[in-house]
Amino acid sequence: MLKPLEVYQILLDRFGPRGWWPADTPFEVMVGAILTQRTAWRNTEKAIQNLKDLELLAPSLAFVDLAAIERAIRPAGFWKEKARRLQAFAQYLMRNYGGDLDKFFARDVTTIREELLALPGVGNETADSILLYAGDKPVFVVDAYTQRLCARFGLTKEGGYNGIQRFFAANLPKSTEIYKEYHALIVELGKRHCRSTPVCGGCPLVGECEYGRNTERA
DNA sequence: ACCCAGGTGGCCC
DNA sequence: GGGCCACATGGG
Repeated sequence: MLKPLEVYQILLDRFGPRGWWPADTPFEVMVGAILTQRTAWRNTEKAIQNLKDLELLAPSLAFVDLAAIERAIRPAGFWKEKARRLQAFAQYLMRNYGGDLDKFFARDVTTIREELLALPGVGNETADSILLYAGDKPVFVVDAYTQRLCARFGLTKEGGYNGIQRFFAANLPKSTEIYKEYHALIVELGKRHCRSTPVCGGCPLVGECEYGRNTERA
């Protein structure tokens, strides 16, 4: 049976460090986390660049005309929803922390997570991405690729977001560096080999487990 | 003309 | 807990 740390080593050897999350500031990570929801990163990049060009990539986004945000982020899709989410987030940061992210992150991880989840459009993955990549907190991020990986290779019987997160946390050193790299590596694997079909040609994990052997052909 | 992308929330059973 | 739907752009 493949173990989390073994999978990590295989992926790291194969793909090398990914250097996630690509962003200049923690606030950019937060905005990117919302913009990239169910959206190709390429499109998220365009939206972020538009915000940068308009000098809108700061908590002061709270005071900007909503229509201007909508226009800027259009390439990222779901622009009406996401513009509202971004502004609500910025308003929250301004109102409660004066837009000071150090203050926002200088508290108990559980507390921050609850506050993030209370915001519109911030679910488990977005909250955890923000905690890990913007706040540098040791929180393992689970995405669709991670769940697919677990299902395909029978890593764990635990199910759902929280179950899978618990599984990785319990079987990995509590290291933000490993968490950051691992999530990025899983996405890289998913992009290359594990889309909608159960066949993973050239997958570095095939042959390491029963599932891989059984589905290698066809 | 399909399919999918670094999800979330609402509603239903 | 699960299944279905809306949200929308851009690339393969």
